[in-house]
Order: sequence, then C-alpha cells, then structure tokens
Amino acid sequence: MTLLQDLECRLAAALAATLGEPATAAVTAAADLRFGDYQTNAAMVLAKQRKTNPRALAQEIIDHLELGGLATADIAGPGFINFHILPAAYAARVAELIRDPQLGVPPVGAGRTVIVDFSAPNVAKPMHVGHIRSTIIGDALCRIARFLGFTVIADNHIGDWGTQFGMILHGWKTLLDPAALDADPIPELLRVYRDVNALAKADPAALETCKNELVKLQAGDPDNLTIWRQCIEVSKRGLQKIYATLDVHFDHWLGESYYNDRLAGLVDEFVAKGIARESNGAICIFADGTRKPEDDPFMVHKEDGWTDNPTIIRKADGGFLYATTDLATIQFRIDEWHADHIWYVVGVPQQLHFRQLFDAAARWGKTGDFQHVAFGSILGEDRKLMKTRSGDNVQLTDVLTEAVDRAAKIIAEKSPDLQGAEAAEIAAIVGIGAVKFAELSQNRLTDYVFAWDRMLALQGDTAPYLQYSTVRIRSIFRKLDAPFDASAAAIILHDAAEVHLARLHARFGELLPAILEDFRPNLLANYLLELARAFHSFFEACPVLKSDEPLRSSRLALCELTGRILNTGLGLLGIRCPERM
RNA sequence: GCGCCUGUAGCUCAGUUGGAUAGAGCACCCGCCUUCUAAGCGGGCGGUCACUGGUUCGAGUCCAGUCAGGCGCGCCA
Repeated sequence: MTLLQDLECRLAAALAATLGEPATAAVTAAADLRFGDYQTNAAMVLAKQRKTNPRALAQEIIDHLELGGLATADIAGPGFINFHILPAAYAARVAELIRDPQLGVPPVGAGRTVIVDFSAPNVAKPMHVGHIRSTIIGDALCRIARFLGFTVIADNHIGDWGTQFGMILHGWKTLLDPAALDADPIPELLRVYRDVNALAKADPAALETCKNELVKLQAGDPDNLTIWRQCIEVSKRGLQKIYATLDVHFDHWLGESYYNDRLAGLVDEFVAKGIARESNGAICIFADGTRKPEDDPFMVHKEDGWTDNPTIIRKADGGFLYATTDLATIQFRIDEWHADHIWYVVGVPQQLHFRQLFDAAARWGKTGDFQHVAFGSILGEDRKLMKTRSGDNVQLTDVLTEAVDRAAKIIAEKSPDLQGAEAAEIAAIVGIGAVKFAELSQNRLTDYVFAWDRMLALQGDTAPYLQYSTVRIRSIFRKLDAPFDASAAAIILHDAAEVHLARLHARFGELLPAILEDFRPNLLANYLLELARAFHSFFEACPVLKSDEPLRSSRLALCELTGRILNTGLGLLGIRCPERM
C-alpha cells in the first residue's frame, strides 16, 4: 500500500466516524512543501455540502483521525488538512521499497490485455521527424503498461498497401537504379517516389499509368506482387535499423495488407446488418438516427445546416479504405488477441476518423476500451504542418545521427579520458536519450515547431541530467571496497536532503498508475527530474563514503534506491543509462 | 458554416483534473571544484496566465462570448 492509499484509508475511517455515514475523499501530494507532504480538501468540500464551517469540520475530522506513527495532521488556510509524514515512517517506507522489485508500483493492469498501435510508418518512404512522436510515446506507453502488469502487444500497423504503391510500382519499373537500391535502398526509394510524384502531377497520362499499376497489384498481378514484396522487404530492413537505434520493439508487424482478404466479407456483413449502405456507388456508414446531430460523428454542419458525414468502407470503384482495414483490425485484435484495450497513438488531426471508427465498431458489436491517444503536430519553420508527401522534411535518421554527434562532442570536451568504442556507446545512449526525453517530457497535445537545438539539448531539464545522476551513483558504488546489502541497512533520515529523497521515493508507486489514466508520460519525466534534482542536492550536501556508520550504510541504501528508481523510470521511457559519462 | 486543438516569464515548456504566495529549463547576473564525476550545486533577475464577463469560500484550470494561430469535415492514409 502506498503512503497516499494509507492516508486515504485512514481519512475514510475518520470521515465515517465524523459524519456517521461512509464517505471517502481524495488525498493529494501537497502542492508546496511548506504545507506538509500530503493534503486533502475534504473538509471544505463536505462543509460546502452541509453548509457548516469548514475549519470546524476539519478539526472534527482530525479528532477522529488515527494516524499512528505515520504522520501528523493540522488545519491550514480555509480548511485544508495537511499531513506531515514522520521521518520514521519515511524511513520504514524506504526500507520496504528497497526489498520490492516493483518499487512500490501496484499491478493495476493485471489480467488485462492492451494492444498498442503506434509508429505505423508507410513503407517505401523514410521516416521523418513527424514520425517520432507516435514511435516514442507509443513505446513508452508499452513499457509503462507492462510494468503495471498489463499484457501488452505492440503492433506496428505499417502502411504496406495504400494507393502510394501505384506510384512506387510505376517508378520501380521505369526510374529505378538497381545499383543505388543495392547500396542503400531507402534513399533510392525516396528518390523514385519523389520523381514519380512530380511526374504524375505534371502529366495526367503518368498518373493514369500509376492508377493502373495499383489496380493490377490489387487484382493479384504476379509481377507487381513480386515488386511489392521486394519493396516491403527492403523498407522493413531500413525501418528495423532505425528501431534498433531507438531501442523500440514490436511484438507484431501486421500491416494493412494482412487484412486484405477480410475486407470484402466485412463490407458485406456491414450491409447485411444494416450498418452500412450504398450511396453514389460507394458503401458508407451513416448516422444511425438515434442521436442529436451534434453528438453524432457521422453528421457535420455545413453552410446550409446539418448533413451526413459518412465513413466510406468501399469506394465506388470497389476499392477499400483505411476505415475498412481498421475495422477488420479491431475484429482481429479482439478475436485473436483477446484485447481489452486498444490504444492508437496517432496525431490529433485524425480525431474524427477514430470517433467514427469506435462508433462503427460499437454498432458492429465489438466492445472494448478503445482510446485515441492523440498528440499535437510537429510544425515546420513556417509554423505549418510538416508535409508527409513532399519528402523534403528532416529525416529521422539525420536527427538521430546529429544527436549522437553532438553528444560525442560534449564527451570529448568534458570527459577526454573516455575513448573509442566506450565513448561512442555513451554518445549513442546520451544522444538518443536526449531526443526521446525532449519528446516525452512535454504534454503530448502541444504542437511544436521542429528545431534542432530544442530536440537535441543536452543541458538543463534533459535526459543527460538524469543519466548524470545515475552515473554519480554508480561512481560511488565503484569506489566501494566491500559488497553492500541495501536490504540490511538501517535507514536514518538525518538531513533535509535525505528526507526529501525518501519523500520522492515513496511517490514513484503513486505516480505511475496516474500516467495511464490520461496517457501522460510527461508526468513520469517531470517526476524523474524532481528526483534527480533531489539527488544532486543530496550528493552535494551529504558525503556518503566518508560518513560514519550507521549513516554511511543508510546513505548507500538511499543511493541504491534512487539509482534503481531512476534506472527503472528512464527504462520505462525507453532511455538507457551509461555506466559513466 | 460547424467541430476539435492551442494561447502561461525575453525564449522553450510544466502546471497532479477547482486549492494556499503560478513553477522548471534556456538566456542574463553573483557565488562554489586539493573531499564520492562541476553534463553539477546554492542564490538573484524575470508574470495583466490572450481579452471580457459569469459560476463560488476559492479560477491558469469550469461555463459563455471575443480575438489570434493550427487542424478537420465522401471515395488519400
């Protein structure tokens, strides 16, 4: 049980005793340390309902509170009840956490399966900076959910079938340089795609040829299928390289093409069940008529009033769309993987698509907790959305290379004794970590303008700051002469810096479940910064190896627990820690 | 036309779901390495939370409206 849960239990008992009926109220971490460690506004909320004096009610509640050796409580301001955790209680909590491999994190996801749908790049096109958010946030959510006990399936729903293949096929047949493809396939594919794109724009006949190539592919033309397979193969190899660099992993790569043979039957079923019907030659899902138009994702307001806003699941030419594929994917994930939750880490512009998708799935009888984990857009220098089609965006590989180069430069400058392979390995850990942390430390809904210095910063509130604190901890243990058993150490919280460390240790398990309530990994990022800040202050104020027993063992134990939480927390964000830097 | 997102320090951003005197980093100024890694620590400067009303003990947070920027709304994904 976390300290917060403990306080809530005791508060609930006191409320019941005070009011004569069962009642619960939330306890939160205090906003300001001057007000103690935890606080509750229960008295003010309840006094309002009962029209009594909040401070008097708070006093009554405190009179009924059994806090034992855990904390003291007092009243402040308009009727806050502030809890001050006793140092001995913090020390006991630290001792518990040291023995707990889960570091106090409750297994809130046990017994439930979640599919995380993220990254999902289109093949045959390189990933650019715009792809970074889904990839990094999705991977972090997978790691966090696993740590909380969920069964997690990370699925890369790659775009391996869309209409772009018409252009790619035409380009492959007419413009491809086999030698260049052999040497480095991704840039060559990009070149071909870009050239065909320009060609099709200028020449309607070329566009027509592209469309024909697509029709042939979808009809099962053997030549086109062969090219298609080769194209996917080389693209996947390129993607795998980037994912390896990013330390991002998938359990499955079931792209759009995987669902091809289910689409026709799905459309028939939707028609048979009356969920979809023909309109202008296309098969569409319309509003079911049970809701007010403003609440219905299949209605939209135009100049002349409310009108239909259907989802098309089969085009007039017989082709299928990504809504069709997404519906088939939901069915597969529920039937084959027994998904309780599906989280789609996809940009906010697709919000309407997901509202319609989830609504259609529900009408189809597919139930589950489906969430669109939306994120804001990465904008170009002109504050406009990055154009996925132009291909002249900053490529993801370039960002990662630059990040590692910058880290290498700082290592050469600050730690000249690190050389060769070790220095290169550290540069990779630090550089990639910085990029990931820049993304994860910010609210996912915020739009931002891509800027090298912002994404690659290595000073201040960054991954290197956190990594540096773990390096300082490792350095202490490297200097240790004898083996150290933290679980045997008596915890003594002597200085204010030590109490503050313990306070933050206790909060790790309270914080992690909250992250998934609203999919906000930045809560973890901010927590880790606070913990690292507390550690650096402790490091300056409290000598560890030079202090006398029993303080020395206690401080070593605090270092070990801090290191474990920092390493675990960074690991949950997909960021590794070097031994030294 | 309607809907969604955003607007907080010079810059980049947080803000625990309505709490107490709104916080970090960068930049700038002052101090700290013969002591466990100075990628660090301590201190300072910096605010009409876009604007106007409303709800209440209390609003950056909720409601209404206005302004500014971005995105979306039938055969792309």
